[in-house]
Amino acid sequence: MKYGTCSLRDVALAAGVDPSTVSRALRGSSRVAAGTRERVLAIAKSMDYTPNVLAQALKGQRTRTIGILVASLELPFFVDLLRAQERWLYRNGYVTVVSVSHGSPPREQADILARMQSRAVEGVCIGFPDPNTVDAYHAAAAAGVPLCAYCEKSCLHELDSIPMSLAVCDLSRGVSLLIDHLISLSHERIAFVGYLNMRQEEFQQAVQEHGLMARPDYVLAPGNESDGAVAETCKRLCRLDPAPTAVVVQSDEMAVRLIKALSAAGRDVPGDISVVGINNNPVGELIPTPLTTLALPTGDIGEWMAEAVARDIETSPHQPEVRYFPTNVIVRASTAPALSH
Amino acid sequence: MKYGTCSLRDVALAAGVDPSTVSRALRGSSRVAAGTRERVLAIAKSMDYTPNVLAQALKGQRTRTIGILVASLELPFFVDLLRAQERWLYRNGYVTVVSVSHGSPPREQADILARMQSRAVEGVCIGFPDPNTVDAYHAAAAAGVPLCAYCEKSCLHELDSIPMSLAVCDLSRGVSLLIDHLISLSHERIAFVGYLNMRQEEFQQAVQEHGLMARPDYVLAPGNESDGAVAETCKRLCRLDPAPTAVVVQSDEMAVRLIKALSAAGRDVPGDISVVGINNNPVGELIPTPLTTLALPTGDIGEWMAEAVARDIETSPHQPEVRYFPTNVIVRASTAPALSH
DNA sequence: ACCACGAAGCCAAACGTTTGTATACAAGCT
DNA sequence: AGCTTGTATACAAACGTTTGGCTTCGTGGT
Repeated sequence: MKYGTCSLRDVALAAGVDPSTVSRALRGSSRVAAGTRERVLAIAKSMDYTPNVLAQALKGQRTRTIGILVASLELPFFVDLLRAQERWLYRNGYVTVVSVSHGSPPREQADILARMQSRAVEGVCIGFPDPNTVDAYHAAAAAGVPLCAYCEKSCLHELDSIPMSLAVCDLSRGVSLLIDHLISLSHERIAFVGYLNMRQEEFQQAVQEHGLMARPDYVLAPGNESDGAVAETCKRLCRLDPAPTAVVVQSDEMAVRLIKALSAAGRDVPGDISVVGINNNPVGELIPTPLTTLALPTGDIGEWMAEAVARDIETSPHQPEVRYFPTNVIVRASTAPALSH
Repeated sequence: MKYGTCSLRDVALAAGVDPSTVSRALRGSSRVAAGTRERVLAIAKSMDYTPNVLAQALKGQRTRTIGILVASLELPFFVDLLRAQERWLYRNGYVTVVSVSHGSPPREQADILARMQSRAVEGVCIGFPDPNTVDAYHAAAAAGVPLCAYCEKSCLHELDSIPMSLAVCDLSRGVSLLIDHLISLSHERIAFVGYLNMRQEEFQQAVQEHGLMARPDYVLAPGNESDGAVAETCKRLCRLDPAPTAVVVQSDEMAVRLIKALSAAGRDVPGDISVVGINNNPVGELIPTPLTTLALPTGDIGEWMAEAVARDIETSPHQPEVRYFPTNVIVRASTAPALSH
């Protein structure tokens, strides 16, 4: 099983020089005469010699391989992140190793990192770090592999001990922007639908910052993302008194399901109630009443993460950076002024 | 820049034996005494020794690394394929190298394959082979790297000269199934909306097989997938006389846009006209009138492709296989019996 | 004529493995 | 005792690179 087409020695033989001379000629060392270099290069090209990256890596050279560890491929967010990262890496001459951690136990995440390290990745982008895996992150960082993770501001404290670069989005601030938008439409009674504790807290905080009353009964948690659970939550939402005039939903997909359930219950969106989502999932644009949502600059984030890792590789000892990314509200048709009562 | 935590020699030193003995102990050779093996294994574990895959590869061992080359990450189809492949590969101890070819020129595709080969991938799954890159495929195959591609039956002839395994879907047959479904609802005037020549031809063929009249004016091609282009096409569709009672759309996303445009034009789906899509994009389930569509067994395909490559790696000389995968119609709310006139 | 010096290129070691061959030693046979 | 046989291990070469050290040679200065 031969991998490279031909080796340094083959070229050397053909050119009548020593392999080391070929090596130096290829990397442009000054220790080889101009004439020889030309000749060697020509021969190497004609034999289409490709350096064996494995052997180079074994000698401690760069592998130009970096790993991407992403939590899931179900959510467009991660796919977008992956796409942006892969693109940047490819354009900059890297090869990308990908692994999906799913919701796998820490053991598995550590295993993934180990596998990557044994392939000599030079750095790793982590889609959504798992607080249970900090040991593995520490180990990788200690071994000199630069890391860069994306995380939300509310999770930041779990990671600050690890020397890795971070791309962070302040989702509290994002939710706050959504509420700004709703308030500018004179909404005052704003509910929240979602089952991730984290986002519920962000909502409560943002509501209070805006001087609105925080009503516990305005926070509704469906058991999961399924149509059934959302329909049930919709019922509870409709029974609230006084009725909310707007609702923030934890994800676009759930928001779309909620709109469907609301329509089925005879409520008009945005006539009777405004709905906003989070994450700018493409689905929000395709439905009959396009969804107002909070967009994260996913492409920028992915690109920056790849770049940050690459930069860390060059500069050793590496200097982790932290960068905040803004979110912005995309106003579409699912929000309208509150009814004057 | 040290990659592995510690080397075979470090373990050997600690155990007071030769590196070769450690190597044999680890791979379970019978040439090392049971007692020694135990001791060595214990020491190796305590030092958490990880074999250097690069060095192993250099000695011609397996790298357990395989490449995935996918045409795009915008389409859920490819993402699903990638997810299924990565999962299978991870579970079977492989590491996955991913590259997205986008709509890049052949040169770039060849470059991707070369980069992968220089990293000693043992095989490559190709998401959607590009007929312009056959040379690169040939080269890879000749170098002993097993290949496995997905392709539609209508493209098969462009690839049959290349020794690679193939997962193929017969989309003509799929469209035929969609038409079966529509006919069972007494539709007779069926139109097609799409701009990929390939799918237009498949539609025409399927229509004729069913003994329906092939009307050239029933095949409408929007310039692209945008809302504008689809809206324009919708207008043309509405002007047709006699009016079609059903329409097959080349993709789910376009079908969703078309339904939106039809509603805006006052046509009820499925009351006035039935609409079917192709590919079972999740968006089809989320809209108010869930979309009837043609599903490809993407998960099975991805898994089989990964497995096929892995199998080819074990058996040399490798025996490419071709496997057909069935498509099936998922009936949802966007299709209903034709109006009796 | 001699020395110093730089240029050009060869040699050999090293990276971490795997594996064929050689060695050491014990036990069993005649 | 001398031979074979077998077992357990050490030694060394090889995979394809890179790189420091070394040799060879020509040139110019003194």
